[in-house]
This record gives sequence, C-alpha cells and structure tokens, in this order.
Amino acid sequence: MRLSLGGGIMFEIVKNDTKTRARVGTLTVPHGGKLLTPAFTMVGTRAKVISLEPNDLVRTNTGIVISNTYHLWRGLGERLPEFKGLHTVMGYDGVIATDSGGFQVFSLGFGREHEVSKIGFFPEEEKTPGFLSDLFLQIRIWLGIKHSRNSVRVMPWGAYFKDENYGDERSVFLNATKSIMLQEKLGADIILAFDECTSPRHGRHYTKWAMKRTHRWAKKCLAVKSNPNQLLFGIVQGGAFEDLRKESARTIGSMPFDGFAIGGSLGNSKEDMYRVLEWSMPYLPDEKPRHLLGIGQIRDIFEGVERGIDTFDCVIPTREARHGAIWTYDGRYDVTKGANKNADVPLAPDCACPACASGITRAKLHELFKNKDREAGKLATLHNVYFFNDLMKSIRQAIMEDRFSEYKEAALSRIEKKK
RNA sequence: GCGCAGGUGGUAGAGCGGUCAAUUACAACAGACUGUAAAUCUGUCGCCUACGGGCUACGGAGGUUCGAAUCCUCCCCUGCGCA
Repeated sequence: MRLSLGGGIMFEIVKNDTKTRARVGTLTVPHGGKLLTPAFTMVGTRAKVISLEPNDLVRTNTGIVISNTYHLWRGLGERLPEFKGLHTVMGYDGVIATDSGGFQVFSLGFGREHEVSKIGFFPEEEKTPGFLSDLFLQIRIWLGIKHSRNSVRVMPWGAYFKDENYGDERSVFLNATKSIMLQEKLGADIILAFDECTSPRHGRHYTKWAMKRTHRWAKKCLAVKSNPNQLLFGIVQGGAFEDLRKESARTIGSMPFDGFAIGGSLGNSKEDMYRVLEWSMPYLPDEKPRHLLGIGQIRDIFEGVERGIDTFDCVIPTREARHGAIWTYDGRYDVTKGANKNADVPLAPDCACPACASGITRAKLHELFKNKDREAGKLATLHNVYFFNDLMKSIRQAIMEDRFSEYKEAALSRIEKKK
C-alpha cells in the first residue's frame, strides 16, 4: 500500500503483521530522508537533542526528531525571522517534526499547577472530577483566577501563556493559526495541529470541552496550512473516556490530515492507555501514518506497535540518560549506584553504540556522573538513543519476519525481568 | 615550654544553657522521570521500635545547674605564632 501525500512525501506500508495490527512502513520526505517505521522519535525541544551533536544523531541511527514550536518561538523571540529552518539549524537530514505548542497549554498550565502528568496514577479514592468541579475549573481558567506567575489561560480562541522562564512578564498568545504559521517558518517535515492536552485529573466534562476546542482548532489548522512540503497531523483527544475518544478519533480521523497523532490523557494506568488506543485506532485510516504522542516506556512501545502505531516520541531515552539510567535488553539500571563503582564491564553486553564502542565501562561512566562531568550525560544519551533505535529496528525486523508477537513476549520478559 | 585558635554525626561545617538526635551542604542509600519548566526531583540517612516512643550521643573525666553540644576544672589531641 503506497500513499502519496504530495510534495514528494510518501508513506508506504511494506508489511502488515498477520496476527496483530503492527506494520512496517517507510515515510519519505522531500529532504531525502526515508524513515522506516515503527520508529522512535527523539525529542529535541529547542532544535537540539540535549547532550547530542548533529553527528551523534546519525551515529545513533536516529531517523526522526521532534522539536517544539512553543519553546523555539519563545526562545528565538526577535530572532525568529532569521531562522533558517530546522534542518539547517540542526544540521540534520533525517525527518524532523514539530509539536504545535498544544502540549505546553497543558504542561505549563494545569499540569504544572497541579503537578500532574498526562498519565495519571492517582489514588482510586480520588474521584474523577464531576460536572461542577469541571465547570468551576473552566470558569476559573477563563476568568484568569489564580493566574499566577506561570500559568496558561485556555480560551475558546487560543491560549495565553505567562512564562517567566523567558523573562517576559506579559502574556503571549498562541492559537491554531499562529502555531501553523510558526511551524511553517520552522520548516519541519511533519507538523502537528494545535490542540489542548488534558490529564486524568480533568473530569469528562472539561475533557469534552477541551476536545471540542481541539476539533475546532484542527479544522483551523487544516484551513490555514499552506506549505505542501510539510505533513500536517491531526491530534485525537478525548481523555480516557470511551465515547469521547471514539468521537474524537472519528472526527479527527475523517479530516483530511496527512497523518494522525493520539494525544492527551491516556488514563490512570497502562491498561487505560492501551484501551484508549483500541478505541481510537479503528477510526484512523490505515494507509496514513499514526503517531503516539509522548510515549513511551518499552512496554508501551510494543503495545502501541501491536495496535498499529507507526511512530512514538518520548523524552525517556534522553532525560533518563542524563539522570543516570541506562537502558539495555536486560532492563534499566542506574549507573550512578555504588554497585557500578568498580564494574569494569560495558554499559550493555555486545552493544555497538558510540559510547560502548569507545570503550566506556560502567565504572568509568559512574565516575563521570559522580564528578558531574557533562560527558556523562552525553555518553549515557548516546547509549540510550542508540538502544531505543536498535529496539525499533528489532521490532521492524520481527514484523517483517512475521514473528512480532513472539518477539514482543521474549523481549519484554527479558527487559522487565526483576533483577 | 609559653601564647592563641580549635576538637560536633561518613566528611565539611552550623549551633554556644532548655524548643537539639542536633540547621545546612556533600557523600551514601532508595525511588521517580511517558508530545522536556528538568544534567532534575523525592525520600531515608545514631541505635531499637508494637511508630506512641525508648536508648546512647557533640574529644575524655569530673563539676555547676531543675536542665549542658553549649558554663567551669583537669586531662588528651590538632593547627598557628613565639621560644
């Protein structure tokens, strides 16, 4: 199955797994980058994957990176008009995506204020907020009550950000039109619709209102988008509520987007998350690429692929690397722990990543972390990024050989095995 | 030998009569991290505990006091200065 999306962009499904919805595809973009999917997108929020240089992306087999419209826009400020485009600025020929800033509507607003993530895990006894609670929340936001130092006011027509991190006391405004204009200026291959992310702390009513906004904004994004060399992905919302998710997937899935992403609250557990995928995926056209936003952990990747997801993005490989967590096919370990002080062994057995290839040992990396040497974060990032890319490669290979389910079980039992 | 300054929990270093098992930092240990506000954050960190509390602790030994890491005496040790 081959789908031309215009402007030299093409998505082709090379192989469908016979037992699951997993598939291997290729995404071709004008820059000559050909991305094999399922793929993991490394997060390079400010046009840079933290700790890595452009060459490192190639060395770690990174095929796709996602930057962030909100942070680039705020960070560039007056310098935005001179911005040369992400491929030039990053010195990277792979596929580049930009998030719309929609996530920051949540992460810098409600998420920050309530210290919650898009995935829940709050105690069962804390009930899902009811109608009145949602209504008060919405009114509070609209009136700007508790609109303190860092906050976001989501209005029907867009969002006002007050963000002292950029040394600006004034509110700045971002909406669908502006996000698309910015993303066209930034010049990524894949751009995302402007949306509002919610969390498990939002009740069904607020989630529905946010979803409706997202749908209106999605339509606006499609109407405003003009660059044929960029793919525009629509984002499904609806939280972890079955009817809302289905409604959102149906609505967004029927719009003429080039691809789709699943965003927003994924519930209160992994089971919730996988259910959300099952509710959504049937409405998202098989012939188009499908992305799962902000996920994930190793198991989530397998479960996502199994349900037909083509691309993922997550900060786990890079952030956890900087925090000392090393990923391997035998699971994760913390290299800063004392147990690694004298471990003169590679970070992972038979690893071909640039860090391991340079001969770094656990003991040496441990020491670098203890000395707060910046090289530590870089080496760990090189390793983790390579590992995640390698894992995706293994997954693709398994699908090609029609043994995805077997591979999933074998790999997960090893990776999640308690040591 | 004389003079001065000191000896506090793994380390550094607060405290200078009660609210001190002792601020804080580092180390150690455990945990978290899911469209990056994050090379970050959280917890434990004398011993025992039925988590109410109990016990032993601020160089050593005495003493003053209702009460001492905090005041006094002697001893031991360290650093600096003078011999």
